[in-house]
Amino acid sequence: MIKDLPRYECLLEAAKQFPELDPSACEVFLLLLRAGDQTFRVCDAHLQRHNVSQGRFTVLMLLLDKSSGCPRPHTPAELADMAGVTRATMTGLVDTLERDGMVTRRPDSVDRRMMLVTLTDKGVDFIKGVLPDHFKRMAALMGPLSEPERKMLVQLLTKIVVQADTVEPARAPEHVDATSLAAH
Amino acid sequence: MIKDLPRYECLLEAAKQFPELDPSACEVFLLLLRAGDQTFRVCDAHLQRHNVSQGRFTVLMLLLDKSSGCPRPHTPAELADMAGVTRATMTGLVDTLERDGMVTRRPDSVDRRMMLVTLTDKGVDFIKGVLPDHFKRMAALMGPLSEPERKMLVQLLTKIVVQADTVEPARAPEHVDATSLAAH
DNA sequence: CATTTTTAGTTAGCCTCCTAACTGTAAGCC
DNA sequence: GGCTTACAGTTAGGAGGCTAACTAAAAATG
Repeated sequence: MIKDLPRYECLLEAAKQFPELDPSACEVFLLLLRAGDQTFRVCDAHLQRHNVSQGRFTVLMLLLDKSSGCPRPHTPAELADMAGVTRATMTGLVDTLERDGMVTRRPDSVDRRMMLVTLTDKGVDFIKGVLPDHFKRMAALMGPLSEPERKMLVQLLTKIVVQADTVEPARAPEHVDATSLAAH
Repeated sequence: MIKDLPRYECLLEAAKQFPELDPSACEVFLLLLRAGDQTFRVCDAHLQRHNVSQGRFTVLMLLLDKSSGCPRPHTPAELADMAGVTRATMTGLVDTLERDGMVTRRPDSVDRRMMLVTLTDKGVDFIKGVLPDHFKRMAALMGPLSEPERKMLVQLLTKIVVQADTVEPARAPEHVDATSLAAH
């Protein structure tokens, strides 16, 4: 959100008013938000040119089986869990993908509560057309970093990701019985 | 968006199908997206408990003068530029902040196109009440990183932020004459 | 000085996310 | 076997981004 990051001297200045402010932590914090956002935009801009949102792209990627490169059916609930969005959101994503002919939705023959979402040929072609450039942009973005630098960055970011779960634990997934936490 | 990051072996596997895929670049890319998102959530969760969105918080911060800690009037256009959102979005943000009594909006006495947005006492009290915990959480998130590690992380992320502007230049600000690009 | 261009702010409408409430199906439990 | 609980998916409504079109005021231009 913040476009121009404050200079370090400003943070030191601000720390005089707010004893809780850790200038170096704040600097990393803001820069990380910014870097994440920029990275997202690099990704998103390319996808938008192909008229697909980040969310829809994620779904297509999840449906493309990693090992075989072939489509594999998934239920909306699986997709929602893997993508980290709610099932309601996944309904909307699959709606638009189905409308555009990228996926099909059919009921499971055994459990009639479930649906099976499958990539169509058009969907496979589409995603395979978008991916090469997507990967190229990824590589270009990380181009300035040497292999050791990448390793270092992965280590540092991993520490933060782990710590984030301590500072603000991810909410329990949907429909979880809160009594299990309160229970003795 | 993606919740479970693929393991590195999976990336190597996928690289066989897609020669453009640089596994180490991809790993950093996905982890950076995730770290940025987690960091955002840590920040957002705290703000949500105080019934304020990331966007509104940013506006309040911008209105709080850094050096004096006192409110300072700004125009919506300035705020939009500093926050990195469109002016239309800023209109909406100021609308809700004004509705909640955090800011006031009055016309500029000189240039009658402009408005001046100012923090109210309530707005100042609010932001000063939220900030200490906000800073504490920031510090907690970065707690696992030593000072040298923070410096290193800042350097690495800066390289990426710079590169992002090359890979996908930020769009020019609003109302830019496209003919200046096409002109000879 | 009249006309055109630029600028500030708003409005209207779209998209994607969310939560909460609802429907229909399966499973667990007297 | 009938009742309750849990689960899959959808729908409805809200929030906050965006773009594009609009109004009014200032500035630039002839």
